Amino acid sequence: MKQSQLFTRTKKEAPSDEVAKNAQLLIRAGFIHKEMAGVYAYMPLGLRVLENIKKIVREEMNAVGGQELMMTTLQPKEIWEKTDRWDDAKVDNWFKTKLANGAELGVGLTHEEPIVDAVSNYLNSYKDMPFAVYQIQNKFRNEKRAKSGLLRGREFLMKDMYTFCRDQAQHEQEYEKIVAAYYKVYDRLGLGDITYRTYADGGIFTPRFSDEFQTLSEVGEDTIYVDEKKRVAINEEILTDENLEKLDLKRDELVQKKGVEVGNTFHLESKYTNALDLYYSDENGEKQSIVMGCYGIGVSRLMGVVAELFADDKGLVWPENIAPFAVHLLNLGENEEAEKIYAELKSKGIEVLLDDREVSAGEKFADSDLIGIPWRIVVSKKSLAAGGIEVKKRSENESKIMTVEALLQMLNK
RNA sequence: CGGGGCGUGGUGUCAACGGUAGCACGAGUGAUUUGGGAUCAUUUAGACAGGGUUCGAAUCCCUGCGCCCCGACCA
Repeated sequence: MKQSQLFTRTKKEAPSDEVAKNAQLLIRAGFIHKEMAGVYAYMPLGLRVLENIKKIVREEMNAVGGQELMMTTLQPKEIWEKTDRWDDAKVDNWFKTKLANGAELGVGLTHEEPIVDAVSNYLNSYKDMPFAVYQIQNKFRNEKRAKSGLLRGREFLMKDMYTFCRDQAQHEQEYEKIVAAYYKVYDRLGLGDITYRTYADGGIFTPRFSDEFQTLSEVGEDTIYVDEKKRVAINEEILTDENLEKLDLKRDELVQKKGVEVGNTFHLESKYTNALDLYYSDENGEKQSIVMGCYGIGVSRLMGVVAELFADDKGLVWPENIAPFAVHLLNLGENEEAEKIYAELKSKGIEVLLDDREVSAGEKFADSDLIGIPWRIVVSKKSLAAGGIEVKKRSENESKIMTVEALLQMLNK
């Protein structure tokens, strides 16, 4: 894409109403637009990042057999009444609305009930299980306090998966398969080393512990205690001697950290299926309860976490897997040569943003640093005289001159 | 939801004593300029909303709305 065509612009200054680094940088660089507190729109650059994260999540969910679908945002209240999650006294962050005829509706904040309802049309027998379905969709939660840019919003993008199993043993197998897939997702996002499976309170979902996936960060809302050796952590919420013993953790081997919850997995047991009257027939034709699990990944939150964690004082620094473009090609007064290189890189399937704007070199460099595309390539009189193009990684300080062929080789194209 | 802070052009501003709304950035135009947000000229554009006090309100008061922070909450 040519930068002269990009309708968003960078800003020198961050808006005064944002304190969170992720929001400041993403807004300055033109990735997101704040609609209101906790509600952000994704501009072309931001959408590219979001789509790249979705692609990774999708690939890993598909790899463990997940079937993608898309549920609705508008929800009939009846199914939520059956599980006792409609009442504001029970669930206080619903957005609710009404049909013209006065019927109450909910605006989707999670999807256990509608999924069970939809699945009930097809699930009858033990032969139908196990299976997993998921969607990547906006969720709406009336948070009393939105904060920290993309980290806690009222409208946000989430991947939510649901498994259906015939018994607890089958469920445990599915569950661990998905947990393994979660690790892969975080690895591919470059967060693997600092993301811990963390025991936590299952809330009203389940009597058992749930697992959270916590990425270490000072901006995190959660206090967790990490066991570095075992690569697990326990959320402060459930840090009691009794729980430590249950989980085989020792207090003096734990280190206190701050974490951002980038995912979670819950054992739902039969709570929702029973409440919505969904059962299956076993081999003997006897009616049995279904064991369910649910699994979330905060897709837009992950974008905020990555923006926040990898940034430096000049701007964003995107990991190659999710960067909006692979290469930022800066043309410093060498139009013909720049266009040629742009065409060549594109022909090899490389995503390139060509800065063909009529602005000063300094502005191009500053914008390039702010936008944070992994590879910066400069075509200028100076680089051509030195024998080619200047190549620099956003995450490193040194640049070197090389030929386009050498660059292609380095990028494995 | 409790507490605190704050609302001035598109953006920023610990700019303005209750008395002419200023500066910078951006954007437009023209010129010069191309290795770190370059320079000059010129133009553009503003008090969150409603009420009150006052001869006079950006400034004081009330109400509402919005935003940020701390806490509580967070399926």
